[in-house]
Amino acid sequence: MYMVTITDISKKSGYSVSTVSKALNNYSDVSEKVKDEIQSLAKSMGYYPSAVARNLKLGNTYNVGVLLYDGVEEKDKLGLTHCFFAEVLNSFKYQMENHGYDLVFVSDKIGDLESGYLTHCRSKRLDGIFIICADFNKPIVRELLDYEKPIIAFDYLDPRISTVMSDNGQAISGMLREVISRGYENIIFCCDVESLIRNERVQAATDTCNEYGFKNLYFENGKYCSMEDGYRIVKETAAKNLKRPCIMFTDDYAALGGLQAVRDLHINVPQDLAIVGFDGIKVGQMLYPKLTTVQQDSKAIGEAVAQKLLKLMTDSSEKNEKIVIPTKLLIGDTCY
Amino acid sequence: MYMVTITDISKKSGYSVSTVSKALNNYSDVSEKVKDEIQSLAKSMGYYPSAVARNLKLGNTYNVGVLLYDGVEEKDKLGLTHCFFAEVLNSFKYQMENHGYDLVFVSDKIGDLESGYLTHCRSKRLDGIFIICADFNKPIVRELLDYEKPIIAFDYLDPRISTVMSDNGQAISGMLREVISRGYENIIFCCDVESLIRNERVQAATDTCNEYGFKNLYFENGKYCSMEDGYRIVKETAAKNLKRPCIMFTDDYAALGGLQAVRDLHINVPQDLAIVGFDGIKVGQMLYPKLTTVQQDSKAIGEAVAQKLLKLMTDSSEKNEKIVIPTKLLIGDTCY
DNA sequence: CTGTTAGCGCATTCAC
DNA sequence: GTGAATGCGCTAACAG
Repeated sequence: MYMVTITDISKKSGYSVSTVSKALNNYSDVSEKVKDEIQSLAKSMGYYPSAVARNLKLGNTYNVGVLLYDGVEEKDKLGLTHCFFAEVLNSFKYQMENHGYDLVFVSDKIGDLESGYLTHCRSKRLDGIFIICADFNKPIVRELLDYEKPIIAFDYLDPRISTVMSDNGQAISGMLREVISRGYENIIFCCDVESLIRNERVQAATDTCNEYGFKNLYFENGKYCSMEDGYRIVKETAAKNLKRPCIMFTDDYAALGGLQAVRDLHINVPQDLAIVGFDGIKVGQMLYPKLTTVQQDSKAIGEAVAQKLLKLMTDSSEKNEKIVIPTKLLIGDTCY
Repeated sequence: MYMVTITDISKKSGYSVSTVSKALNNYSDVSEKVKDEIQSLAKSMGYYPSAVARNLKLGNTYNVGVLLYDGVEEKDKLGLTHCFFAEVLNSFKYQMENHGYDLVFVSDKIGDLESGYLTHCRSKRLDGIFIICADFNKPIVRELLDYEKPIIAFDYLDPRISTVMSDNGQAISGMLREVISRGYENIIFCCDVESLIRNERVQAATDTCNEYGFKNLYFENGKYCSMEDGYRIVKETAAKNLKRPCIMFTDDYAALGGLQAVRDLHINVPQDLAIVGFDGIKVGQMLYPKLTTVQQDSKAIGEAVAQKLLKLMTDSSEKNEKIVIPTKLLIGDTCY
């Protein structure tokens, strides 16, 4: 399991280590002849430059960290196993790899013992970080924002970092307009309890209703991505016997939970009760009835994050900013 | 963005670099007093050990590679955005991080130019590799198996590596027994065209049918995870007007595609045609009708992979082996 | 118990 | 054009 180094090549070729290094890196001040000789020798010896050594010398690792809420409990649908985040990550991964960066999951452990995300990133000298989803109520997550290198987050704002998010205001008000104009008379808007973007969404909903003079807007609280809460809210709402009700969830998983309640109650969607989701995950469009929802553009989000992070990492004069990505309404069978 | 080093601590404390190193690593041959002094100084100065430098010295990076089929096309459901693989990865990630290892995605690019997975792993000096899903028909994937350090794959066998897989034989024959005993008279078994485990599954199906003296077993070819092929096969099968037919797919996505065809054809499941999947992804259990399928234990698979890989990385006498994980039948609404 | 020395693999001055 | 020397930050022999 021995790895050949430039020293080996130096010995075998007779040239000095520095000449070998230059030849391998295609420096102009080494003759073509020697360059060819050394390069083919390196190849034949099975030489692979050590990224580790190179990084130590040059200061950057070409590794970027990815932070995902890492729930392992069955009930946690967030993180890797959430289709939407997986799509964003996939898009981001593709872009970063095309620019020579590797993705590393940021963990809060180092060598068997707890240490925190920040310490971990510093130790591993990550060149930048993408926070896809995390619980910012936890100190361990918030302290990470002090990292000396570029950070970009999805759906979270902080002066120290850059942000990419969907145009939540436009999305909510667009969908709400749609719902109101189709004659639904009671709208229940479910918001995730502890999210930063909650306010943005609530505001958009309120504003849009005011604009239309629509009075019957109610708010419900539910945990983000909780099928259980979706189920509960549909059951509770159905029991109230409202006239032409429509429940708007802020994520598709909750909406799917709601659809289960609908089946259990044997009521008709959207006649007796309409349901709207948020995210546009593939599953929602595969099942029957097809979910009416707001589609976030996971591909564009991943690309925007990659592009901005690359700029931040390579150009220190680049400023942090908030980037907003447009959304699309998907009118399915659960509300039309 | 300056990072404090042990040299800085050495200067400020007056102790030598090596004493500082020892104190920081809790060596026994340094006095408690000095240890405390240096450790608290390090903390106050904001010192974080450089994993890069440490790795250069010690030879291992505590980074393990993860290879996933990296499709970015919309039609690619494999890789990260495939629920099942995401679950396996999540379980694996949790275990590895608890043992101080970080997960890195293995890409085929290095510094902006193509280079191949093997070169990449060698350059980055990854301590081990987990191949979750990959196209082994590609030379670039097969050459990776020559890597000098431990490799473990899901669902792929090779003498150079270790393997974790579900008990496909048991799963297929178990499900087939179930289907036959429930009185289905014509069974269409769909196999993925180019998978190594195809043979194992076909063999199990054939054997089980022979055992029961069941004659009407037909084989169909479809691409793995192709909803389109699932759709097509259901349409074609329905047109044949077989008596009490049951289609067994080897993955849930194909089965979901089949269910769409069923809806479009307005036929009844499972009365007119029964459908069975494979994988047990959450989606299949969320929608209506609930998919009858074989559940692969993603959590156990991730754990088994982690455990074995850890052994291989830490104990050079550890041998490669094939580890088989039991499966579970989920009897849903699409075949009972 | 502490310090000196050397070296992991590489890139980059600066001489020649 | 080429090579000798230095250092990135750290650990581990070995001496004292």
